[in-house]
Amino acid sequence: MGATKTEQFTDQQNELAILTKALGHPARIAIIEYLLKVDTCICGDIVNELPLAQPTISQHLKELKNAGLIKGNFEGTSICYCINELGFEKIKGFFQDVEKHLEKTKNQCC
Amino acid sequence: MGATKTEQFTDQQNELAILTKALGHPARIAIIEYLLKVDTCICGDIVNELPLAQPTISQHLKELKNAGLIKGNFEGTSICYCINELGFEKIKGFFQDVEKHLEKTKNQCC
DNA sequence: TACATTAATCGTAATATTGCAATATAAAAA
DNA sequence: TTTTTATATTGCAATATTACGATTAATGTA
Repeated sequence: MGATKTEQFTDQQNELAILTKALGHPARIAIIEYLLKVDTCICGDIVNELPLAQPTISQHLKELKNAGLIKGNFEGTSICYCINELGFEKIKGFFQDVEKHLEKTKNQCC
Repeated sequence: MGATKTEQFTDQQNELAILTKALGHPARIAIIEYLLKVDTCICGDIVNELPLAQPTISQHLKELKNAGLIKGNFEGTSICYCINELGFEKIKGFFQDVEKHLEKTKNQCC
């Protein structure tokens, strides 16, 4: 044991979990926030911006990329990262559902 | 090493990461979806609904509760769980920010 | 009181994540 | 070609997470 029982859940549930899990680390939140702030796409500046070593940042970027939350483009020597709207769209869908349900059933217990 | 360097990030970043991390597991997504579906609050039914043992469910519920995404109330013998809107409000705020930024700066790279 | 029911906790094995030094790779600059 | 710059990969130690059997705690019922 110790591994998530992925096969027991729906694809939709697993996909959503992958997206939210990727956001479940302050460094990765910080990366997303930074990418949003610097309108123009950024590359290794993230390493200067965050209090983590370069390999650690690289790893976090990889996870965000794998989850589909950011995209990376080769731009000469460096790589240009930016938000991948697709990933955020998917999460948004879930939260809209939550919103809808909550409006209908105004917290009937607790 | 192996522990997240929480102290290096802002409270807001850490709080958000705690919330998204709590959603970063298919079982916990499934629990939230179930709580949304059965308008009325539910207790041990979750154990029957999900393909995981009772202690495992109990653990997941605890994490969701600690993160502030669900609430639990004693209701006689059993405990009545339901969505905690507060947690979802906080996440919503973040995604609205993302939305806003993306509208302004229509994916200029990648 | 004794017994059932419901859910939390403990202990532990298996596995995953986090972080970084060292190293590798790849492209531009000298 | 050599050097520099930018980023990825490897390997590993420290720590966290996931899952569950066994047990416990607490309340309701016979």
